[in-house]
Amino acid sequence: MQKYTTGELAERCGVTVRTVQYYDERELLSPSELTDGGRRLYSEDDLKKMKFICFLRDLGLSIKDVGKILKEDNSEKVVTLLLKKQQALLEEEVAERRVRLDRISELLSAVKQAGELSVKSLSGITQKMENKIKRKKMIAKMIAIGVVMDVIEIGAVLLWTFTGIWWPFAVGMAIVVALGIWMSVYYFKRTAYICPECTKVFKPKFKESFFAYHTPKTRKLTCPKCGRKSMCVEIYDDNN
Amino acid sequence: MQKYTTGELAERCGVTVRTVQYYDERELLSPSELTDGGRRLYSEDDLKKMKFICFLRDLGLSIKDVGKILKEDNSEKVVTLLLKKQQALLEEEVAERRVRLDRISELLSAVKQAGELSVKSLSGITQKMENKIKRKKMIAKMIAIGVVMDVIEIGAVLLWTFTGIWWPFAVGMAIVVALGIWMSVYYFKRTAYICPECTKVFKPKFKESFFAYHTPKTRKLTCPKCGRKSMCVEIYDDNN
DNA sequence: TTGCTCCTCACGTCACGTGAGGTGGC
DNA sequence: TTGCTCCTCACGTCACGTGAGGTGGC
Repeated sequence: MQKYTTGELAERCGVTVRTVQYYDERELLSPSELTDGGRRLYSEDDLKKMKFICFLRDLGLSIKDVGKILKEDNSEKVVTLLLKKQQALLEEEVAERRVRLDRISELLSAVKQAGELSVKSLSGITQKMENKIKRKKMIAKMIAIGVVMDVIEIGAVLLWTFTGIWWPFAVGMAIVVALGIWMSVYYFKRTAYICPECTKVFKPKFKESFFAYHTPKTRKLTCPKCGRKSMCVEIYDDNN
Repeated sequence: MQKYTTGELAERCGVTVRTVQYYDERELLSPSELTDGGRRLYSEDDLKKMKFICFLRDLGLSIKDVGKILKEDNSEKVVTLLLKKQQALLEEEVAERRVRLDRISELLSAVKQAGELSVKSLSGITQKMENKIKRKKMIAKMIAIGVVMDVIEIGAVLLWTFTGIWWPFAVGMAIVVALGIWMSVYYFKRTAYICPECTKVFKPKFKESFFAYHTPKTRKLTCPKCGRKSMCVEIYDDNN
């Protein structure tokens, strides 16, 4: 019967001697024999098992999970579960890296345009990016809440129309009004404006802001610095 | 001037107190002031710097690279270089994870079909998958070499035809013949066949194999176990 | 005075890599 | 006898997490 030393096994599996020794230590694969001098000897079956272990490690499974799969008393369910867990993890990691890649591309082009740059200016660029991202998230959140509000109202109206039960509409209306107020305050707290005349960044009074003429990205406000009334650009701002 | 304690800074940046302390230790961000009692106090500028650090860390940059970007004496080139390095790394990681996801899907469906399974049978499934992958790689490699051979020959023939210089064709021919022989041996060494009559896995003699009738995945060979001559299925095999 | 926050060690994580110093086996 | 391989410690990696035991600051 063919026997392999630590180094031979390692070579055939494309790993280092240390890795083979480590798997012995972690009880993934113990040598089926030891020489009198204390050297590890692996059998043909050991080689197959080692290759299996390497295959699972190549999928990114942890030593712990590989150990669980090797426990022999595992059913199809355990294996399937561990593989699906790993699948979910990998998908998450891919998504995360995608987001990072997007941001790096954006930052790279901003840096290219900026030309001369110090830590301060770089910091400013990234802060603007962060605020843009937060603004998007805030808007997405508000839209989600808006949809929920609509569903509640439409449901309540239909219920009232078809069954004559009116109180869900009243309750729904109360919830919707509460959510509406909360949303306005939430939105107001997290936005600031830039005066296009003097580039001052300011937070208007709630009352002026609430009733002012506006477009999705601008609002007609009076600048507290230069006093002129113009379409100010909205930005995200969560200081205070 | 507003001053922040360690905890306040941590909260505003969405990290733990330990992280803020660690960044001090690693000299990314030192507090601009210390109380008599030895507590860290951070200024408004420190907060901005910390947010910048967190942004860079969110891109997956290492502490070391963040430190380089903060050194202030960096030009646009250094920042661009580090970001591009990170971009390349992330793309590699995404590609790697994609490969892993593919293999997991394949393994999951194989496990589903197998029904009852032990470590042995699982190991067999993965070995077959590995061999399939290796077979694909081998074929891809041989096709690549084949293309190179063709380019050499066509180039040499064109040269000969249009300029009358014949020796590159002779040299090219010699190279092509050598590569051809090497390829045949390489291919032969890494393939085995399964007899469809008795399921025996065997390696034929080079001579019989070389001249035998074959399709892309099968070859007409004589089984050394049952002696019958039939279309045997080719598999990848690199033992010995 | 009482909680709460913060401080500094210092070990733990994960899968090995990398010596050091010693020995087995051809 | 001479290289080469292998052996066992044991520290290092990376970015913190997690106590322990002590103290500052409202």
